Amino acid sequence: MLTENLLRNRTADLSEAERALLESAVSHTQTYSAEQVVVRQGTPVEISTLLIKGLMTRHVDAPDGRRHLVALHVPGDFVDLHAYALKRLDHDVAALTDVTVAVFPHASLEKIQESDARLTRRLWFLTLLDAAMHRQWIYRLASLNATQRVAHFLCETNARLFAIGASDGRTFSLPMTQADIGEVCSLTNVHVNRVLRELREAQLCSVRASRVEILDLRGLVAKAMFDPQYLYLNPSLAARSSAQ
Amino acid sequence: MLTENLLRNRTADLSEAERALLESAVSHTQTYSAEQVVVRQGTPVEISTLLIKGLMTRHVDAPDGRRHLVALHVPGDFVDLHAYALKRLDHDVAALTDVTVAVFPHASLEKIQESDARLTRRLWFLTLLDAAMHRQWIYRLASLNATQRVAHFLCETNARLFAIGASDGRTFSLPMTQADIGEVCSLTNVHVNRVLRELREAQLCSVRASRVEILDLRGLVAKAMFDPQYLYLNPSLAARSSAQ
DNA sequence: CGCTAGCTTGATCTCACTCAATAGCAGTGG
DNA sequence: CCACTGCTATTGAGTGAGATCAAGCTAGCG
Repeated sequence: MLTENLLRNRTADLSEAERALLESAVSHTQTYSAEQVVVRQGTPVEISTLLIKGLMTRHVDAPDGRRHLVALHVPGDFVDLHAYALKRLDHDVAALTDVTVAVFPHASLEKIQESDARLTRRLWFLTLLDAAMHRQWIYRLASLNATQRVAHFLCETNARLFAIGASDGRTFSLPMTQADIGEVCSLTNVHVNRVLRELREAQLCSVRASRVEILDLRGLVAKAMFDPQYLYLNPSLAARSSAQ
Repeated sequence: MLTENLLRNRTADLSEAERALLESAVSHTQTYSAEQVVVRQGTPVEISTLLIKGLMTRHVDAPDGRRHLVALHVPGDFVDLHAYALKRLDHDVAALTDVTVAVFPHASLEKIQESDARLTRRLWFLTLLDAAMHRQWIYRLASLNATQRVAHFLCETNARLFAIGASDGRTFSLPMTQADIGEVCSLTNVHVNRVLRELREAQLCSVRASRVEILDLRGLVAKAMFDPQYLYLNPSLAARSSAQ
C-alpha cells in the first residue's frame, strides 16, 4: 500500500476509506537515483510526491555553493505536499538515496479538498508537522552545541523511523555520510567526525557504515535534551522513543 | 477591517466575499499587554488568533531558561492558525508589545473549511508561508555570520512591514531591544550591539530607540544575501524590498 | 592493483561568547 | 528638585568551541 506509512502512529491514523480515496489520487509511481534533484527552487510545480522508499532531503543552496538541509524525509512522508498551495518552492527537493515516490497531481488533491474536509485537515496537519520540525531545527541550531545537535538529530531520526517500523527503537540504517549529517546540523564533516567519536567513547551510540546503534537511549536523549512532543506521535510511541 | 492585512500583497489577495466570510468567523477581539504569554506550549487550544495591532512572537524555551524565537508576527499575520489542525502547540506564543488580536474559534474555521475550498486553500497557504519563513531562519542560522544574520532579519522585517504599509521601504518602527534581536538571530545582546555599530559605521543602516533606518538598502540586501522570494510577495513589491 | 570517496587525526586560527565595568535614561518617591 | 532604581546600551579584555588547513588512512570498485 502506497500510503501505508502516512500519518502512521501520529495522533490520528487514517481510516480505510480515507486511505482508498488518497490512493485513487495517485497518478503513478516514479523512481529517482541518489543525488538527483527532483524539484528545483522556484520552478512551478503541479504535482506533489509521497516518499515510499529511500530518503529525500529538502535544502537551501547558499551562494558559496554549500547546501543546508531544512528537512529530511523518511518513507511515508508527503515530501512536497506544501507545493499544492505554494505552487513554487523556496528550496530544492532531492533524493539522498535511490528512491521510489508516488505522484499526486494537484488536480486530484483539489478534488479531495472539495469532497472530504476531514481528510483535507489531515493533509494540512502533515504540512504543519513539517513546520513543527522546522521549528525544532531552528531551536537545535540556536541553542545546542555540536554534540547535542548530532545527538538530537539521531534521537529525532530514531523516533521517526521507529514510528514507521524502520527502527527497532535502538538500531537503524541511516545511509548518510558524515558530511550529510554536517549539512543537517550545520557542522563541518571534520567536526561531525569528532562528535561521533565522542558519542561512541561516551557509550551513547555508535554510527558506522550507515548503521546507527544507540547504546544508551536514555543517556542520548538527556544529552540532546530531546523531547519528541513536536513529532505529535501517539503517547506510547513517544514514550518509547525517549525512553521515559 | 480586521482582516485588512491578511494575505495583503501576497501572490493572491482575498476577494471581498472571502473577507466577509472570514470576518464572520471572528468571535471577538482581545488585547494582551507586552510580555504576556498568550498560549503555553502543550496546552490544548480551541481558538486561533489573527494579529491586528502590535508584534507577537513564537518561541521555544531552552532548559537553561533562555528563549529562542522561531517566528515574529506583524499585523495581519494569522499567528497561530496552525493550532486549528495541531490542537496543541509545540512552542509558546507571546506578545512582544501591547497587542490587539481577533479570535477565531476552531468551530468557525471548520465551517469555512466545509463551505469554501478556495478560501481554505488560502488559509492553508498562510500556514505554509510561516513554514517557508522557518526554513529561511534555519538557513540564516546555518550559513550566515552574525552581521549577515542581523542584516537579513532587518531586510526581512522591512519587506514584511512594507507589504502591510508599516514601512516606507527604508524606515520603520521596531519595538525590540537588542536582546530581543539576539533571540531571533541567536546572538548575545553584547554581540548584537557590536553588529549594529558595524552596520551603522558601514553606512548600511541605523537602529536606535526602536527606529530602524536603512541608509543603503541595496548594500544591506547584498551583505545579508537577502532574496525575498520565500515571502511569496507579488513581484513589484518583492523587487522594491530588495532594491532590484 | 590503483583510484576515489569517505573517515580520521593533528595544528592553528577566529568569531562570537563570557565576564566586567560604565554610561544613559526613564520612572519613582522623598 | 535630586537621589535612587532598574533597564538598556556600550565598550574592553580574555576565552573557547568549532572552523580551517593539511595529512594520512581505509575500503570498495573498475
